[in-house]
Amino acid sequence: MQNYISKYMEIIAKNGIRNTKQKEYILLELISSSTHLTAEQIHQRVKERKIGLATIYRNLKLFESLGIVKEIPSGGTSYYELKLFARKPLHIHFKCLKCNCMTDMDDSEITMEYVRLNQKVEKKLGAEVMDADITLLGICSACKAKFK
Amino acid sequence: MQNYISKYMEIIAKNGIRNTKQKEYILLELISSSTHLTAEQIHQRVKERKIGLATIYRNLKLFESLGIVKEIPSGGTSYYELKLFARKPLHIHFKCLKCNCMTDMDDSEITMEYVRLNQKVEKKLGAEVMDADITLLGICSACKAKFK
DNA sequence: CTACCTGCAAAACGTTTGCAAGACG
DNA sequence: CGTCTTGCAAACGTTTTGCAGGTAG
Repeated sequence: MQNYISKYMEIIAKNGIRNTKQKEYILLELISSSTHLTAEQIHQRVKERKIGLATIYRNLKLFESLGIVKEIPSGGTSYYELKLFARKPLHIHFKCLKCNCMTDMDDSEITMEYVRLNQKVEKKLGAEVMDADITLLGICSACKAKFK
Repeated sequence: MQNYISKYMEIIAKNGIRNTKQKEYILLELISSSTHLTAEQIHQRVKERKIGLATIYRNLKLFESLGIVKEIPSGGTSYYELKLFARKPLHIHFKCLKCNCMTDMDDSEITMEYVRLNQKVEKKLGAEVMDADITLLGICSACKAKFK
């Protein structure tokens, strides 16, 4: 965990960008969260440490330009997930229609199927496909239990 | 084409909602367009007939609740596509990073692969998966030619 | 007729930007 | 120290809402 942070900080330093505690706090929230977070959700979790929402947006955008973070737009807002050092370089997102939480679909068979799909598309269009946003919409297990 | 409009109007009437020329114009634009449209793009195409932007948003939301239209959020705005009577009930979107146009990926092999993916997920999670947003990002053929 | 629908303008929402003060290296 | 980064507030673009007038059934 602390290990990850130092790797991210190294990348940041290597690009001539200053390491600040604000950047560290944001990255820590993304590392420790089991779900993907919106800028507002990150703000809720760090605002007691007097960090402005604008700083969070600025750094998320910065992290994205460095390839550290990926933005996932969904339903009027964006969720952010770590891209570098993530176990799953390409994967499928699952968004709950009840609680709006955004998580990864963790299933090797499904990811395999997705990789096949991506290969087909890349073969078909050449190098033109740069990225993919795949989000499945439904009810998460926590909400399923809650509303039963 | 006129055939489609009457089918949509029938659904609208069946739900106790009034058929207006504003609703018809919006649906006609969605039917005749080769790409998926934003609310603003629809407004550009019908505003000479004195239709307010708010009416377009209101009706798109209404159409969505009736299952006629699907919203595809991408990059700060939303695109809308017809869902009912569409040739492709489940398909993949392609968004061009140069011109921001949003189209359907029209390839039976790829769609097949997607259906397989969906089946795997549904089998895994049961009936919890209600919908999927799949958008591939890249450069469309028109832009590819233009910038070469 | 009456309830629903519309246009307009104002408000709300998420995100970005300008600027002076602060902190990293 | 110089310059990059921050917090705050204002600005921005998209979407929603309140309200008075208009229109479908």
